[in-house]
Amino acid sequence: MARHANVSVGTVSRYLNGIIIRQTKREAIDKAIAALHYNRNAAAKAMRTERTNMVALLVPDYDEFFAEVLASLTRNLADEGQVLLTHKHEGDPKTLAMAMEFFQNHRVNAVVTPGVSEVRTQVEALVEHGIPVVFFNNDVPYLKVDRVFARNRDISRRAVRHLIDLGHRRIGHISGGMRETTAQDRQAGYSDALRDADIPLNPNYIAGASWKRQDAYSAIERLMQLDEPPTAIFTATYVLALAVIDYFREHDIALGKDVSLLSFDDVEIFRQMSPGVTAIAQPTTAIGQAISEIVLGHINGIQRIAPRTVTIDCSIILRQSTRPPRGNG
Amino acid sequence: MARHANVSVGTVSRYLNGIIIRQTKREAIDKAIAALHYNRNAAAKAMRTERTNMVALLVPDYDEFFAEVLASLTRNLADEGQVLLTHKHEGDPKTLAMAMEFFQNHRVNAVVTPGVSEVRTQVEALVEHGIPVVFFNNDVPYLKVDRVFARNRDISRRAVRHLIDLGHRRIGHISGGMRETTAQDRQAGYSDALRDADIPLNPNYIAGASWKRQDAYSAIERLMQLDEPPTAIFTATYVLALAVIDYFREHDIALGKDVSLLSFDDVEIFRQMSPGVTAIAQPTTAIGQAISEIVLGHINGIQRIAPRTVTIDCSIILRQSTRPPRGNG
DNA sequence: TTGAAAGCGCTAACAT
DNA sequence: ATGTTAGCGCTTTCAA
Repeated sequence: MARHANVSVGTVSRYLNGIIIRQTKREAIDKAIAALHYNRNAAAKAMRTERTNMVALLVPDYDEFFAEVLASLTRNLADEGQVLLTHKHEGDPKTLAMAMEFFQNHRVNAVVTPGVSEVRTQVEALVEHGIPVVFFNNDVPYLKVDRVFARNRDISRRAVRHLIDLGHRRIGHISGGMRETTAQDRQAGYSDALRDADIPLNPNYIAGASWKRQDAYSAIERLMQLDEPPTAIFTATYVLALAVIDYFREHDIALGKDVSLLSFDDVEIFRQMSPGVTAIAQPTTAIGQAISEIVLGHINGIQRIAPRTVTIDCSIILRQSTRPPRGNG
Repeated sequence: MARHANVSVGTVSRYLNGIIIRQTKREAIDKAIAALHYNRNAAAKAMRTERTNMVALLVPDYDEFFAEVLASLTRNLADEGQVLLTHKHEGDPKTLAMAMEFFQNHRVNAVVTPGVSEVRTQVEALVEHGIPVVFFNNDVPYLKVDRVFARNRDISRRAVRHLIDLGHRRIGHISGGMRETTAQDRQAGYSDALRDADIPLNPNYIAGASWKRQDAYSAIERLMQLDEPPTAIFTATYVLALAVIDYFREHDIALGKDVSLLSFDDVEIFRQMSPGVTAIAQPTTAIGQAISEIVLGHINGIQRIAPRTVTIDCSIILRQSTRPPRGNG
């Protein structure tokens, strides 16, 4: 291709990389590019330069939270010439491990992922090879990675306090998978609030321990069949709340009126329903921005070696699913 | 690294590629890998072999339809050792064009994307360079690509016929962006059904022409302020239906009872609402599977040169949002 | 089965 | 500003 334009390969390379060259050569190269349908080989370039302009994002699925963080991240990285490559692993550690190896082999500039304890080794390998890793949403401790998290525990505590302020005393919690800090922290916030209000913690009011919708359905079923069922429910994520809503509808329990519901994660459907569902909103844009700042810091060499943890505040969006308990209003 | 194991680089390469070598060498190499934290360079490998095991998927966003197709595709490709790299471009042709160039430079095995007329040139470039392109969801004609589409027109016709069968005569249509075949076909199906039933086509009953929620809100507003407002609405996608539902709620119009609603795309929220929304379900799993079959066909060299178009049937999920018109039931 | 060596397409250092 | 050349890490001949 350099031959076709009658110039040296070096000149072509320079031109392609934006270095100024003589007008005549420029035109010759342009013509050769068009004639030969020339197309740069990214692999060769990456091999030579050891830089790829790729950032990997690993998610279990594209639920609303991840999709929103992803959107924010894509935009912020694109501004700096980085391409975000997303890979979905459906929560399967094997697939995830393979994806991590894949991205390591491809020398991406960074890997962004919720912490997953099963792939500790792979994360360590990445870090060892100088590929920065950023955890968000869920943590796995003792790894030398950067972290961006919502203040899960604090906002959960405030959310449950809101229920207590409305007059609720029997408050149920449907928790997420308790191997994950996200679920642990949200449950801890629940406990904090009860303790703050001197309400004894009743283990029977805690159920679920899974992120799956059908497990949440069994959980709410059990809670509502107690002799003294809860008058309010706090769920650790929106999918669990959907199961609760299912159950309420099927058993003619009026949302808000009969039993209050407050959920983590503010999603479209909560706005759309009537009554609307009171929810904890994670600022997904801010989370995406924080992640991209860390990533870009690493890429531009500004980032200090010591891992950084960014914690982000959430807010509570009040809707009609939280009201004072029956016979108290 | 070959030095550390006291074997030649060729042997190492062979071993890494699964060719049988002597036991002693194998152990030596294993030890060297561990000691040096050896990590294969995918770029070098790709450069040499001209094959990458990567398939690119380009989407404007992760709405429920795309997310489901994506899930199916990821699984099917993973079974064959292909990694799906997803990139979201938010409908911006510039970002999309850049992404296409990026993936072309990286020599992905295939590019899967809804057809977008603004990037014709880039698609042609991909095809010219032997990278197969698969369109789904939306078409751009006259390009030498494979195609997987839902039978949009036919199912839309059947959907609107369902409304007619219930007794509706004044049926409104909120269309999608009319530059896209998806929107055109759905509107054509709407017209077909009216013609079948000898109902004159009233252009005033067609509104929208945009995929945006706020445009659909204006559209339904206009339709309902007509002297003879429609008694049933057919929307070209679920986002538009959400705007209709908004409008109905704000104006105390009872969904199904006062005005019927039927939407393209069967999403979670339609199942969850009460009354549920009658919807056209695209078989996303089948779509993903059809795409992956075509892609794998190309990769394994089975695919014939002539582009193939696969058309997939949809079904209508009946719920309570479609009922006979008032004073007719 | 293995070692030696060539070469994939590119960039960067060096020389001019 | 430009030509020349080495070499990135890998696979794949060719010989042995």
